[in-house]
Amino acid sequence: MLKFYNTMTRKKEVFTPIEGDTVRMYSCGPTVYNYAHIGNLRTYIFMDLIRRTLKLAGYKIKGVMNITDVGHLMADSDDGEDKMVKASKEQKKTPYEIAKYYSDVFFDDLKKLNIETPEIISKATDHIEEMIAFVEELLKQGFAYETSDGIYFDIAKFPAYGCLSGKKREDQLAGARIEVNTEKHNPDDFAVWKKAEPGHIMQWPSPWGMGYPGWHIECSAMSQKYLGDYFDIHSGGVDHIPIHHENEIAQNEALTGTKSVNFWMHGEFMQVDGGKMSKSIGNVYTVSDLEARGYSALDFRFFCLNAHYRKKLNFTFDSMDAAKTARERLNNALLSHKESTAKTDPKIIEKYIKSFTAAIFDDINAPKALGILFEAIKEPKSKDIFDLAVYFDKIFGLSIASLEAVKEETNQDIPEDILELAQKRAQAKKERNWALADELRSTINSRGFTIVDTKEGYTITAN
RNA sequence: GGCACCAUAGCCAAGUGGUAAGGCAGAGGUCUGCAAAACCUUUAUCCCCAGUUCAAAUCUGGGUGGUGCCUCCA
Repeated sequence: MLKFYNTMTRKKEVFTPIEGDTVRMYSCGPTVYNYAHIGNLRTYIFMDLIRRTLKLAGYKIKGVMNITDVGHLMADSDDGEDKMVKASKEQKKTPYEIAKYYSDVFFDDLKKLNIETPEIISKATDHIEEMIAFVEELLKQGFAYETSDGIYFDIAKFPAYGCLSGKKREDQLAGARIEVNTEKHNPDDFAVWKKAEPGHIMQWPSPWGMGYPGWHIECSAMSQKYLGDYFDIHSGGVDHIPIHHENEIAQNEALTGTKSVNFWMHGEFMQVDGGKMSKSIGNVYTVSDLEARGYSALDFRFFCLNAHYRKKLNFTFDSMDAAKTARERLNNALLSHKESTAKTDPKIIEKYIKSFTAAIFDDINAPKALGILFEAIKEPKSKDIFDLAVYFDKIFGLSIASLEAVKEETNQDIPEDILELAQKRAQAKKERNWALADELRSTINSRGFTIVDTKEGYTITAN
């Protein structure tokens, strides 16, 4: 029995698709104006875990992820600069070039992290027409109104506003900030369409003149187009609960008059050194930053699997080290299982599968599942255990099936003189001249190579 | 000021009523000339107080502390 935590009800609920065995799922994707950082990536790993869990449960998935390449405002009150436009000015490229570049890098990151790409990737700029149609419909039904600078959603017309975050509008008024836009009916009314100010780079013709879409309308229009008025799962980061998803609900449900999403699922934030990550502190890391420090993308994925998706995860390089070491040992153990010809009692395998499945189906308890894997690899060496791990990897996505024994170093790419030193050391060892042997080893070490003795002899690797 | 989440060993982190998974680090040991690797053993009574219960880390109430959000943010 598959259970997911539903942000809307704040409870774990049994999950079954609304229709047949296909799950329709929408995941908030990136705004491609910069590199994705590890916090963003955690959320996409979370999305991937949902997808893998659904597949393990035997469902098919129709997943949609948006690529926001326009209309994402920077400052408050729906004013201010568009992120794409800002990046474009700074980097002296067109917004489309910016979007192309960063989305390429983004998909590259996903690939490295073994995150499956959703079935449908929808770019905001390809759906301007749908958004305009959506706005027109909102106007027509009286849920939106026009002002001098755009079209706004009137939250007074949607009494359920705030149901996802549990925020009451009255409470918000206490420390109410200064409202710049006096044309708005309610302080929290948000733009669904903005009229382009002179010189705005990205703009499209609309019934209200040249302009560009509000951010929230994008997800509403695209999810509705591909998944219909009512679909199974909507995922995203917790930061989207209070504004973005609240607004999506308002837009969609105002028009349809019915519930739009069955399960709202949100991934918690990643913190760095116990606090928020921010550019000003300089603790925002990307996949390439991690790689430059000697961690692979999969080390990071492993790191994320070690915490539940609804818990904050504190990123530190110490814990990355722990993850890296743990994964290395895990892989070593799995390799020796792979090479074994022994068998394991099917009952034991069955037992592991059972507890693994129970953990995953219980709101994707990946840390617990990982613990089960670590238990399993302690079993006597057997190919069955390796196959079990490969099965588990349907969820973990740690490329276990493709694990290969590290090719026995054939001492290639090792300079001739280093090989000679190693040869001399072997001789010294033979003569039980330990002092000389150790000295030679440290010499080799200082040249940037590591020599490790094995049963058969030794191996040299470049550091 | 409002809302939310959280508080488990040196660190990361499962566990939501029956007497504390797993990982990293540490300690001891086996193996090895020594190293490295590997393997074995070992390391907590769950922030505080009160309550419910035969029984609580796990439920309730009250504290204290942390984090996030309330402006864009995964």
